[in-house]
Amino acid sequence: MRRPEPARLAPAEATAPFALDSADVTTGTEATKLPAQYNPGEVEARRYEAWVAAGYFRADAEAAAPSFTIVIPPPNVTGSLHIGHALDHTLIDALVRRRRMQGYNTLWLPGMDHAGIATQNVVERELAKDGLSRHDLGREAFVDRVWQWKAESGGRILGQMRRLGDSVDWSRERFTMDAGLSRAVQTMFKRLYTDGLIYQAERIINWCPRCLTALSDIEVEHSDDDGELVSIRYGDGDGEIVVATTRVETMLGDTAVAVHPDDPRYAHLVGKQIELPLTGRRIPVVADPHVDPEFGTGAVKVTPAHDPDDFEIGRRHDLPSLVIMDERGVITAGGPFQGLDRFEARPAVLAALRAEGRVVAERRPYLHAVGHCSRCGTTVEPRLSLQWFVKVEPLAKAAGDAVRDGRVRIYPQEMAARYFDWVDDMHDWCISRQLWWGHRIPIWYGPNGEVVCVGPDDAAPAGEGWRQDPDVLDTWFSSGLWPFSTLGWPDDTPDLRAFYPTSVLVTGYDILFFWVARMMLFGLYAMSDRQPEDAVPFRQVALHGLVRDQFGKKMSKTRGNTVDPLDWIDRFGADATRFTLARGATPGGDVAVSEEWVAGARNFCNKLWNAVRFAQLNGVGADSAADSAGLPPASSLTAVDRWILSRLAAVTAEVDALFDQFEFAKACDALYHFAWDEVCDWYLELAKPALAGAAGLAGPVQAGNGLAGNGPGDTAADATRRVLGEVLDRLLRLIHPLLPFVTEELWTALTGRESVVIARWPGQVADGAAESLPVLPTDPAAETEISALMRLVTEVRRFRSDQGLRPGQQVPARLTGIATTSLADHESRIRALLRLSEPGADFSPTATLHAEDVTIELDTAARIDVEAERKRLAKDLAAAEAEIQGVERKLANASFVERAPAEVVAKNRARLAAAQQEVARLTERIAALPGAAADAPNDSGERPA
RNA sequence: GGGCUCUUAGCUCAGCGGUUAGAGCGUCCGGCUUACACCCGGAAGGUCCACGGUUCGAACCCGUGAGAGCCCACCA
Repeated sequence: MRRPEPARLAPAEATAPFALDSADVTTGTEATKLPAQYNPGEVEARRYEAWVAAGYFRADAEAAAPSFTIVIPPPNVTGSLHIGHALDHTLIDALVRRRRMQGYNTLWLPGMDHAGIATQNVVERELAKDGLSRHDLGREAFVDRVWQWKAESGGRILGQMRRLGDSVDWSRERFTMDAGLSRAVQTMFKRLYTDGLIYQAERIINWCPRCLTALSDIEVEHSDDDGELVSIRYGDGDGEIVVATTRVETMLGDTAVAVHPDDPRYAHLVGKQIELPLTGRRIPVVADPHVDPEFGTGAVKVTPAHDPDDFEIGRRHDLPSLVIMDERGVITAGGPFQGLDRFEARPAVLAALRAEGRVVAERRPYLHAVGHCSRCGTTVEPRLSLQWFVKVEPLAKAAGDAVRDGRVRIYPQEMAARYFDWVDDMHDWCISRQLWWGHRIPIWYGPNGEVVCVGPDDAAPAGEGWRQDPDVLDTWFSSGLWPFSTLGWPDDTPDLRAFYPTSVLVTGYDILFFWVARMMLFGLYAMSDRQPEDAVPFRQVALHGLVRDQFGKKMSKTRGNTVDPLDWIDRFGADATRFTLARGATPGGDVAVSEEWVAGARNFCNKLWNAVRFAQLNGVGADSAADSAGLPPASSLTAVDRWILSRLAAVTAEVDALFDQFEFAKACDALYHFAWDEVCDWYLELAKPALAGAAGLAGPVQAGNGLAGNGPGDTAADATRRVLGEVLDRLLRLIHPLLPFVTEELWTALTGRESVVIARWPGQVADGAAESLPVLPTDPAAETEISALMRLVTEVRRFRSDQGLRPGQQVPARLTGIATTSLADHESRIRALLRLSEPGADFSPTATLHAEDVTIELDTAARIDVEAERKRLAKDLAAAEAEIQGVERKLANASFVERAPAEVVAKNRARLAAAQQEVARLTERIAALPGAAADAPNDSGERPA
């Protein structure tokens, strides 16, 4: 049922003397008419490509304006973006878009991470589908294959970023393995190597027998797994010691038993050799302070080649390291267990020991922490091997200090504690990986044992017998350089000068250690020639949480509750998807989302859409939507107009502050409620009478009804149109960072100007970067007046609803009260909001309304549900009486009056007075109800002075 | 084994020392009101995990206990 479009007034001759700023210059296109519903699919792609084409996202290294930089947490090229990326990108984009509008020279640098082990695993899985392994292809062909994968996956990711609306500078896109970054990696490696901060050593490292590579400590995930603790009797006639272990098979590699030096139980055995079961070998008993005499039997079997602790003990006592397993976890010790997998060997060895009567006790299940490969879940095997390490202590010290002394601030602050825990107690970082996909370690070995580190500008050693280290670097080595390698480091480029340090790092708390800490280590080291405050990789770190489902459960493929951001974008729009995520994003907090949330966000977009549509239908055009320099003087505005401008000013300031604190959820909430409740539900409704008068929709504005009063009807209407235009204009700018697409569509339609992307921000702006918009006037008096009006209307509606009256029906009541203004001033608005079509006894314009005391005087002749009314009044009365009791008790307390702040006491006094009035009023009304008996609660006579 | 966090309306969460503890979604009631039914109006729903303490005053601070989660960890 289409309704006839109301005739639209020609926009009042564009006489408006509004000061347009150059960035906002109109394109001359006339404001377009909008359909009744927002259709995101239709506008998003078109808008995005237009933005890119216009170059809005390009940063300028030579610009005079202060810069604002964010480097993207580079997504892994393992597939496509998940909802967590969408959250991250939404928050970054919101920050970046606001800064751009504030006049900063803004750079959001996009790119991707080669993600060494993760990507290699993915491609290996692909190959496995064809029954191939990487070894079938050979190193070179395999790496080619991964590049091919990277092209596909990367393309997918970039497409997703465009769909999300990410305002990245595409001209600066980087990849951790592109030529420039590889150069940075090599430079960094050589520098660290030369400084003695990279070294090679034979150590026990975490080894994944499936990925066949070393792992760093943080690539190992611990979980409490069921195992069994077996106590085994070592030795025989030569003396006995019982040891306990959860990894029985490792006893094949034992080369000692250790006890505490002060342990009297074993003192006589220290230095002796005892028999190691099953092997026919004899091993020494050594005394080592590391052994805890309280734990178990106080004796430990020592397997230097397969346990980091034991390795240390072995070093201290000069024990041999006996390797009994190969890289796949298969026993190589010889004997009956030769060729068994470690998990087959375990029961086999146990059975053999049992057969020999060596097993003293078995405890199962025995819960203990077991390390797993974070990429494939395989149980990690400690393994003795030659690897490269970064000596982190000196680097970590600097990284800790930068946060301690405030050069880098972490949000939320509580997360800093975790950061310190880690950075202050970090083991050396194993950086070599036995993989093919990644940055090859720039070390060459010569025929005579030479070891040469090759920098990016060095020629690799040539000649017979030279070969490069086959390993690659941990993927986090290159991502640790990301904030400066992407800007051209090691060269002193204009980009590096302009955009480093970056401003904010926005990422999930889950990679605080993996990534954030590494960037700190490397950034401070690489930039150590700068002033300390400018050496940091970023000034702020804003951590967000994980995206969870509507029950707060972690999303996982096995649980089947994952969300594909593209699916939501397709069905609800990018803006709705973004808003849903941002709305849940408290600093460091996880975000619970569900489809209903997204639908709600979609509805919000539609609400904005219709607000603008309404404005347009009411003659708000490009001439009305301008800077507030063009606003009529406050004296010629209605209280309603002054109220909404005042509220807008407050909300603008609030949103600014919230953005600065990374309080996205609160910013969204503030905008949502302001836009929906205050602008749409109240302001538009309150403005209707005036606008109707002007647009000829409902007859002329009646003279003398007090609408802003003075002058011919349309002056008031015109003023309201301008205010409405101004409010929507600014509101759209304010929401744009979060909802870039709808706001662009609406803002350009409303104002006829080029793009809101480059429009001025309505709040604070960068120092000297741009002129700000004129500050809106605040008006506390108008706010008080309108909130009284709102209360009045609400009260009547409530009454009507209680009474079961149809909204179209007249209120059988008389309205009184409101001190700040005459009720008559608002008659047309009250009539409109309450749908009082005809004047009559139901409305008495001469009465006054009291702000704190909105009164409905019942017309006793009307048919009302007396019982319902009595019930309601009784309930209100009870609440008011409870209030009085509480406050009176408080005020009766001498300590409170003396010790509480004066304003708190005053506030309570006011509350008491208000409540007492309320009680009196309610009592009267109850008494006045038809058929009121004498038993009406009677507290009157207690009126305050 | 250390460290951190959480427990508030049916669900997901705000609030973190002074209003009658809030929001979204859900629920109930009433409405095709010429921007929007992706809407409008109204309402119901909470011993703020328990117990103790500090305070004039506690959902908020401090203990203790019970549940849940996260991070770190070389205790065999």
